[in-house]
Amino acid sequence: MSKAPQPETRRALTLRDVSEASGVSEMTVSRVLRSRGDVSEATRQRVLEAARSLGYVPNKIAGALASQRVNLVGVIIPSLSNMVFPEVMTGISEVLEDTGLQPVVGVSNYHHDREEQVIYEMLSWRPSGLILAGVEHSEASRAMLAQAGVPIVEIMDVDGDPVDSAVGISHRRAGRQMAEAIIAAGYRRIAFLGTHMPTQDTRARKRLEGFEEALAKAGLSLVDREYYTGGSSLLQGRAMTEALLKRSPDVDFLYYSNDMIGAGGLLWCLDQGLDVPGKIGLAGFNGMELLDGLPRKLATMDACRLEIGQQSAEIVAGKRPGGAGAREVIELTPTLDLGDTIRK
Amino acid sequence: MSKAPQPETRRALTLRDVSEASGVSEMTVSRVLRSRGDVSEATRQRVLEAARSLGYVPNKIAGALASQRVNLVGVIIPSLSNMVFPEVMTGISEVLEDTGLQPVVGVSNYHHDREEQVIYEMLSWRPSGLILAGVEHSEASRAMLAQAGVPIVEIMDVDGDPVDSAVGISHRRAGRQMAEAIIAAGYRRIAFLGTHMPTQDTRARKRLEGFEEALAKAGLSLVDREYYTGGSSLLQGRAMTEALLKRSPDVDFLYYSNDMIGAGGLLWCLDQGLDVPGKIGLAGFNGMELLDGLPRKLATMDACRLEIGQQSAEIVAGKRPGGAGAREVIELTPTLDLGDTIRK
DNA sequence: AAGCAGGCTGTTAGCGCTATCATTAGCTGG
DNA sequence: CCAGCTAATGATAGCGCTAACAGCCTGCTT
Repeated sequence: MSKAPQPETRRALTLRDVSEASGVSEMTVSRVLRSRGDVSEATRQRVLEAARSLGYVPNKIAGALASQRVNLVGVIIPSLSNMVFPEVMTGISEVLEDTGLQPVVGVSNYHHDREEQVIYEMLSWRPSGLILAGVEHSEASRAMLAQAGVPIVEIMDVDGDPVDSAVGISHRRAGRQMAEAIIAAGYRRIAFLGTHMPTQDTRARKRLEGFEEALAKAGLSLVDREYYTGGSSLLQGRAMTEALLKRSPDVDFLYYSNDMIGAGGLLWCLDQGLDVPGKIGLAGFNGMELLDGLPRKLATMDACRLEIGQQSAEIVAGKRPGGAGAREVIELTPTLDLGDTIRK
Repeated sequence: MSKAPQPETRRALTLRDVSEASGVSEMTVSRVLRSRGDVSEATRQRVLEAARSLGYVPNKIAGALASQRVNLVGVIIPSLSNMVFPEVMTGISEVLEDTGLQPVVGVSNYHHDREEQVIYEMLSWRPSGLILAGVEHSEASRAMLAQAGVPIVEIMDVDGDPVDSAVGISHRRAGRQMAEAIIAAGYRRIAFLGTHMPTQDTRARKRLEGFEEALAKAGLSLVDREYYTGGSSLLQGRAMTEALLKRSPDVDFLYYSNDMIGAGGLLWCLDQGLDVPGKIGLAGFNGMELLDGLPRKLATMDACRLEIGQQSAEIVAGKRPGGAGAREVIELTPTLDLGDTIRK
């Protein structure tokens, strides 16, 4: 009754093959394989055995079409190499683990056009939900998301108008808070070093806006600024810092748009024998544990990445108090860490 | 319930809706949306307009089932936070970009059981191909892969017996080569610091094997070793290095299983005012550009990650000389960089 | 003894698309 | 003027699975 595993048989296996091999109907096989409905233990074993020996792998495409259910959650992030996102992913996976949902990652490379394509592509697989970074999207993207009919969670940032749910921090507030701490520590000639904003990271821009706002309130303004494009690295941070300090030697604080270039700047300052944090202070953003272990700990602000991942996954999985489909906007509070590079 | 800003149009759109809206058959709409077959320009425009105004997103599940074609490539990696893998992903995406194929990432967390589940899950979506890290897999995994009937590419490592194609380096050889360089530089009392092997990274183990092999050939053996579990970080590297050097102060070389802990070790040595590379040398593995910019450049070996990604994607996409389905095993040659931590 | 619940299994009808073939109209050339 | 094309469109039949319901037992009640 069971066919010998023919080496030449390249035909894809279907439920029917398992059904024939085990002498029950396709429906019963389907039930066994999904552990749904009542099946006698004897049949169960027989089916399982047949499926295993044939090496049958169910076809979820057909299953999803028939059941109108897809256990996939799309996650769209700007970049994998940013380090921030893997941690968010960890939080997401953790929560989805025991919900039967599977995250599927898409990368937008910080381009709205690309993001739009990825959203379209993802939605065309009819996932159970979508998690995506940022609240800024193209017109068409927003329209698709609004139409999708599944939970949409925008993460990282809550300064804006989410399509559905959102989990993140206020980057504007984060920038403001950092500026206040810097001013409180007595620094006055403050410079900014970071991503080239117009085209790149919107969240970094919001932080800078909040930062300048707070400076203005204290009657101050940025003494100098230095922008870069491309990836963040220690080397990049060194180079920018050197350039800026050559140009404006009297600066007493360097505010970086992320920890990686901040750490590069810190290393450069230490190399130069500058008095950190006495004569010059530094701060970054993100709380990257990865960088703990440098000669000094850079002042930074934690962006709550793990928690963002977890909460967004909970919303998508319908695990939040409100139940499935309840729209929520969750603002988390980042914690400021003065490290060793802001005087106390 | 989250309400779409639009009037209550909750029924999912199908081809039929577009067909009715544009007054042609579903088949013609399908043709327009996939740019396949002849359709008059006038009809084309009409259909496109209707689809756009309705906000129609095709259902790829149904499409895939009907056409028996899925434009997805599964990529299974052990971890997103390892830094190595994002770069591989970059190579893959780059090549897949203009093939109509889309990468889908799965994470195994360095567990064979978990990997098996992820493989099963991925295959159940009938992807056009699978790329996965390593050549060691569970029995069941290998069986599934062999049965899958699509290109399978095992990456990173070629020391083993691939199921189908493979692209990577020989970690054993890499370890050997590093040992030879270290011995040639005159170091003799060599210690190893790295991942706890039995359960973790197999490739690190192979490097260590090759390393010890070469030591043995020179009549040497490891003077001491220090293992850790968990994530790699600078701090971890510092702690391990301190522990090891306290225990074996006469060691003159530290071989780390990766650059991150190696860099931590380097920072610790510099803090202690040790003479690097005069009295003590250090080396890591991976060529992580990220870490360029530290006070000294750690000796390392590049693992050809970008190229591995590119070539594996080419195989899956059938872009290699042999055409689609041609089995290939490509061994790349890592380059040794002595940096500033091996004396010359 | 008829009735009935509940466990187990099978039958039927799609899910929303696309492959394939059929059909129609508009041309060509002998 | 009709066979013989091509271009444009439509009708039909699944793809492999699952929801929904229909049957058939067995054992137990009344």
